[in-house]
Amino acid sequence: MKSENPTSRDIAQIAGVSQATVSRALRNSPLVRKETREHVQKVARDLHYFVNRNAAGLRTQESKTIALLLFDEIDGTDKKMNLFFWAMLDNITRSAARRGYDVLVSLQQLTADWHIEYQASHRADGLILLGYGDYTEYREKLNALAAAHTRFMIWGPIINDQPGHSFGCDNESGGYQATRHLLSLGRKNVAYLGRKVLRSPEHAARYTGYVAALREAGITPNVTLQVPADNSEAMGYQAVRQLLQKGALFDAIFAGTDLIAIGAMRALADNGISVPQSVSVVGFDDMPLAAYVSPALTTVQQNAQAGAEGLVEGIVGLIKGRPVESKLMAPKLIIRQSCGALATRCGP
Amino acid sequence: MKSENPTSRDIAQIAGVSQATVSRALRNSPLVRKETREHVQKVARDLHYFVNRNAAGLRTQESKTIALLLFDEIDGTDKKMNLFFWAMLDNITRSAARRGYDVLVSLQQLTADWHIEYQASHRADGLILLGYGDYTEYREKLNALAAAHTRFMIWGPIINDQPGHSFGCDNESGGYQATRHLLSLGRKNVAYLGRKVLRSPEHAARYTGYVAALREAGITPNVTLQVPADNSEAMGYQAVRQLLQKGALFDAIFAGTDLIAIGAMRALADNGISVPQSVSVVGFDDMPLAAYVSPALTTVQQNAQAGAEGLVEGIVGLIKGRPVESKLMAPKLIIRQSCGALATRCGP
DNA sequence: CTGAAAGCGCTTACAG
DNA sequence: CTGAAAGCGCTTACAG
Repeated sequence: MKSENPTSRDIAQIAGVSQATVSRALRNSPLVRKETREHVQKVARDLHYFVNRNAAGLRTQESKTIALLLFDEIDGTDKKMNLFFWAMLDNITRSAARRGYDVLVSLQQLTADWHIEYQASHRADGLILLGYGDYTEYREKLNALAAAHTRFMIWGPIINDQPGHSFGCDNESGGYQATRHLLSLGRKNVAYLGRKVLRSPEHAARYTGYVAALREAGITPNVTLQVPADNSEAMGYQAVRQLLQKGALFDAIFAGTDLIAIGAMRALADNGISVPQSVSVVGFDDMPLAAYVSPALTTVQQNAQAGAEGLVEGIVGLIKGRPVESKLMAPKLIIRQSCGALATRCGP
Repeated sequence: MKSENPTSRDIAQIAGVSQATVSRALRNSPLVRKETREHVQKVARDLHYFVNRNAAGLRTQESKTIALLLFDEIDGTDKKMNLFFWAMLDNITRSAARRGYDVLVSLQQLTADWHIEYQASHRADGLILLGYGDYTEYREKLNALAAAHTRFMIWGPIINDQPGHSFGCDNESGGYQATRHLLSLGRKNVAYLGRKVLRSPEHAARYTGYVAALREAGITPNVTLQVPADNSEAMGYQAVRQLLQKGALFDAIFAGTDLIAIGAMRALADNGISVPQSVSVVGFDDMPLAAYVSPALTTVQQNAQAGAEGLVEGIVGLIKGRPVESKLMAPKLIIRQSCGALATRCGP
C-alpha cells in the first residue's frame, strides 16, 4: 500500500545499482555505461519515477524555472485586451520548455520586493518582464532588481542608463514606417495621437519615428497635430474631438496604439468624416481586433514568436553566464483598409 | 565580497539565536517569543534574506505551486483569440497568490506524461486544467492523472464518469437563456450553429439548453435548423451558407460560440439579410470582440473571476485534503444589438 | 565505469 | 520558549 512516490534509492535497489548511478543514468551522464543507463531508465519509467525537483534544485542551486512578470497597463479599462501579451506568454512558454525551463507567471503586485523574491528564494533562475505599468515605478523596480543581482530580461526598447538587458521591437522604426506609408499615399498633414513622454518609452519611440519620417519628407512637425492620448479607445475618441475643435487640418492619423486608432476612427465616423477617403488611419500593435473593425485597420505588427525567442534566449544566456546583448527587431507594417492604400476610391 | 544569498544560518548568527529559531520566527510560529520573532524578522529583512524554496519544499514535500495547463483549441486559426483564458489566467494568478501559491503555466504538449510529471516531480502540488483540445485525448489524460493520484481541477462541466473534480459554467443554462430570450422576442425558427457531439462537452450542453428552451415553448427541435460548426468564424460563415442553400426558414440563430456567431453575421450580411431585423443572433462567450462587431453581439457571459476563484479554492482544498465538490455557476445573458431586443425597428 | 559519502538549506520532532 | 540533531532526495567530488 506504499503509494508514495518512489525515490532514486528505490530505483537503485530495483535496478541493482547504487543511488549515485541512478542519478547519473537519468541525467544521461557519459560516465555511465550504455546498458546500465538504459536499464536504469527503464526501471525508472516502469515505476513512474520523476526526479524530485526540490532536491535536485537544492543541490544544484538551480530551479530551471523562469518567472514571467506582467506589468499591465493600469489606466484604461481595456487592459484585458492586450492580446499581444497572450501571444508572448504562449511563445515564451514553448521556447522555455524547449530549453528545459518552466515558466512561473505573475500578474500582481504583492509586497514591495516580490519581484526580487523570485530569484532570491530560488523559485526562479531569472525573470522576464513584460509591460511597464507606470515607467517611473517600473524604473525603481529595475534598480532594485539590479541591486539584488537578479537576472532579468526586459521586453522593450533599449533605454539609456536603464539597468539590465532588453529585447524588443524597434518602435521608432515602426513609427517611421507607418508615417512614411501615410506620406507615400499623398497625405500631407499627418496627426499623431498618443503619448510621447518618457514615462512610456515605447510610445515615445513611435513618436520619434513619426517625427523622423516627417523631417525626411521635408515637413516640419506641427504641434497642433499632436494630441496626447493614453492607450484606450476613449482617449482616441477624445483626441480626434480635440483636433476637430481646434479646427486642425489633417488628412491622416498615426495613432500610438490600435485602441487609440479605433477610438479615433469612431470619432471620425461620428463626425461624418470618411476613413480612408478623407482621413487615412494607421495604428500600432496589430491586435486581433484590428482586422475586424471597419474599415480594417492598417497597423504595425510586432512578431511575438521572435520576441519570445529573443527574451528566452537572453535570460537563459544570463543564467548560464554567457554574454548577452540587448537587441531590437524591426516591426512590420500590415496594410489593410484604413489607410486607403487598398481601398478603391469611390468618386464623388 | 561574499555576494551569495544569505542562509538561515547567517541570520541566526547575526540575530544571536539558533537556526531553528530563525526558521520558526520567519514562519510566525507561536512557539517563538514575540520580541525574538520581530528581531529575527528585522535581521532577515535587512539582509534581504528569503527562504530557499527548494530546501523548504524538500523538507515539507510541498512546492506551494499550482500548475495551470492550457489545452487550447487545436482546430481553427482563431485559437489565439481565446481571451477568456487570459482573464482566467489573470484571476487564477491573483487568487493563488492570495493563498500563497505560485502558478506555473504550460501551453504545450511535451512528452506523453508531462502532465503527470508536474506533481510527481514536486514541481506543483496540483493542477488546474483549462480547455479541452480534443476531448477523447483529453479524457485519456484525465485517466492517467487519476491513476497517478494527481490532484487536479477541471474548468468545465460535470460529466458522468469523468475522473476528478470540476468547476465550470452551466453551459446548459446558458444555452437555455439564450434560446428563451430569442423566443421571447417573438422568434419562431431558431437555428443552432455549433457542435453538439460529446467530443465537446461544453458545446453539447449549450445545445441541450437550446433544445430545452424550445421544448418548453412547445416547439419541436428541427434538425434542418441545426448545423454543425467548429469554433471559428469560417465555420459560422459556412453554416449560414448551408442553411440558405437548403432553403431553411429561420428568423434567429443561437451560435455555440461568439466566433461562430460573428461568421454567421458576416454571411447574413453578404446575403443581404439584415441583423437583427430579419434574423436575431446570439452567441456564447462574450469575447471582447463581441462588443465591437456590428451589430454588437448579444451573447452569454461566463464570470472569469468567480471561475478562477472556484478553481483555486478547489485545488487548494484537494491539496489540503479537504472534501471538494464539483460545482457549476450560471452564466449571464448580455443583451446587445444583434438580437433585436434593443434595436429600434426601422420602418416597414 | 561505479560506489560511498558529503552536503545543499531548510522544518520539525525531541529534549530541555 | 529555545537549541541540537535528524533527515527530506538529490548531485557530484573523491576514491577505486
